[in-house]
Amino acid sequence: MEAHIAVSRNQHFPVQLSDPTDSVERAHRAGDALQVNPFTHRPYSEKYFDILKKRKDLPVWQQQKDFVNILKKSQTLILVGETGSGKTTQVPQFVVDAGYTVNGKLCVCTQPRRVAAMSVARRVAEEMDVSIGHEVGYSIRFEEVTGPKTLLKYSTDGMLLREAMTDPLLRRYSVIIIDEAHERTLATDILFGLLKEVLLKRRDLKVVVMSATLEAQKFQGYFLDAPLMQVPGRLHPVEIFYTENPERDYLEATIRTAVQIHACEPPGDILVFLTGEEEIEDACMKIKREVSNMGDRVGDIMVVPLYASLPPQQQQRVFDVAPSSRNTRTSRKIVISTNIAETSLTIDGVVYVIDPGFAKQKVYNPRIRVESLLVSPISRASAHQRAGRAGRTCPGKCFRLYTETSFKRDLQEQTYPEILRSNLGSVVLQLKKLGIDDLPYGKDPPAPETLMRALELLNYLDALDDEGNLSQVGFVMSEFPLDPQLSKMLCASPQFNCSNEILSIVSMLSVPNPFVRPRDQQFEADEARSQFCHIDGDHLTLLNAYHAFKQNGGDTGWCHKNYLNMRSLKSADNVRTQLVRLVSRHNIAVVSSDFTSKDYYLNIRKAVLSGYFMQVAHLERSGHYLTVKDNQLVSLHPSTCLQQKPEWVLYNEFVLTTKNYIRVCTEIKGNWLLDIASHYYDLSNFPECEARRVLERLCS
DNA sequence: GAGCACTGC
Repeated sequence: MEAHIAVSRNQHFPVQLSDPTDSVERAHRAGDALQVNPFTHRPYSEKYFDILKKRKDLPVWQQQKDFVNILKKSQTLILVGETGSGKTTQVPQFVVDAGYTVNGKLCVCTQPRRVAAMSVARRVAEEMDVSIGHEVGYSIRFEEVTGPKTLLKYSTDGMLLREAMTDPLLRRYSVIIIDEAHERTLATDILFGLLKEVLLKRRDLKVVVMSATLEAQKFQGYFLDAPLMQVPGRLHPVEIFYTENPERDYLEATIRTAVQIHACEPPGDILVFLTGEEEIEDACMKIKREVSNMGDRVGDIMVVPLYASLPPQQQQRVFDVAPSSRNTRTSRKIVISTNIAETSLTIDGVVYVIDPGFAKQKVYNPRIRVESLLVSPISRASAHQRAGRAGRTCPGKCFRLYTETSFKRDLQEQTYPEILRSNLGSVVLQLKKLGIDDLPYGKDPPAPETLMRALELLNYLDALDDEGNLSQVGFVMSEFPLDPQLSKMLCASPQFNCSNEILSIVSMLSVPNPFVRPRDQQFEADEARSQFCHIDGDHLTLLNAYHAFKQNGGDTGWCHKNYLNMRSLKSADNVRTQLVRLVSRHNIAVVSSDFTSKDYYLNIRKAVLSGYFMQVAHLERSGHYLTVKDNQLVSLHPSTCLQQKPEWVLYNEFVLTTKNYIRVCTEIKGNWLLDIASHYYDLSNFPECEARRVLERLCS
């Protein structure tokens, strides 16, 4: 097999053997051509051979020849390989070794997550004995680590989609590999639709779809019966246990099961899947309490919560090893995690998995235009993935807290792809930019109502004309990596003389909530936040917080003291830098009003309204807010800075939790609606309601 | 008067 590789490399890099520049090197090559790295022209390092030995043990290694032969004959190929098959690191190298990356064309392999793109690229650079950023690189938002010599690039799926907007035929690439296709991210699904078209126009392009599940067979039909290859995974067996009867309270059952495993099962760490922060913190506390009540009958435990909003140092704790017990019993680590441990984070040493069968999932209701998070049953594919987490280092056990009948009968085979659960405003805009009219959505087309909502939004924002064609402002809007409302607000902001401030607000709105509010320090956190409050609304509060952050030089201690999330603020700052670059490319002026002018804040609020005029609520005489046109009963979110209830508010977000809340609100005036969004507030096309009567009075 | 699954440009 090694010889095969060396031969194919030499074939594709004939220059190295025929044109040695140095006599010592020539002698070396003549003696042992296999030892020379065709990319660096240098002998392979010792490490290379160490790694090579391990690569040869990967299940996928055996199928290199088959893979290359099939790829030669077919324009597309589907490859199914479970965890541990080595497909992500090896297949792109097969492509390079087979000579597809000559004449300046690249092989790109997409990943749904930034961390994966980065770490896999580093690993592959090591395997190929080259430096990262040279022959092998990666490309993720805010970070382009590639160079003129790059042959192989790992990219986030979203990044490749962005690239398609400037190069719709993706001409830079000879081979495009879509990895983790089973995850069905929004970007991956759109890439599917796009690639299907590109394949027809570029007969020289090869597309490889890699997936962990056999759902891939469905991709096969989508890509004109592409051949399918299967690679075995490498996991230890995991024994599955179901409950006899359905559990009434899954949280209670989870805690009971964890304690039982700890008391009765052989050594090995436990991974528990729950749905969110509050539930996880609660379970951590209860498990600790129960185990400590058992005293010396059991060993010590280390209970570690894991969820995305946890500060990075605390996330790192899941990799700590449980300290040994004070008594002779086994000590154990118990990790209680959201779905983050299902896909993004792998914890070695887990032997037991507890799967209550739920996760928070995004759902979109196009009727009221609301995206929300709902605790819902997971799919069988997801249950399978969770169980697999128990078999990474040795044989394991998975305890499913539902019945086998329920598993077979009630759970769906796959999680609904994201494209069916999302607001598609931004997606439709991107596709219009790509010149695609009969929107290709892969094999799961979204609900017609979802599409209608997206087209309607873009039309009201003037991004699309009545025929659905991209307008001039729509073209510029599509260039920003933002929701259409935010792009519109940015494009319109120079007219209100405040693009500088809107850049900051838009950036703050596109990162996770910068205000931290720990459960045990709510009062202190609220006090800290009140320093930034602006009486006219939460958008201006965000602006104040951003300005304060900058004035304090982005200091960690300062953020901590003021209950601000440093990660969020840094990321907002990165977004802002990126937006400033894009804004200047499209000749949008960066301007500010005089800070002391009475119009300073007024202008900003009007600019925000120019993107968010469809998200306005009116205070009824009854004392309740109704959203305009949709007439949904909503309440100001308790986190708002608004001190009394203004008659008109614009909101950034509609959240459905214990109640319908509108979050991040700013006071506006009724007549602004008529001035700034007359087409939307056209009273001849307006449902009968109190808001309409108020607006009618303003008109006359 | 209260949460924020997870990604991504």
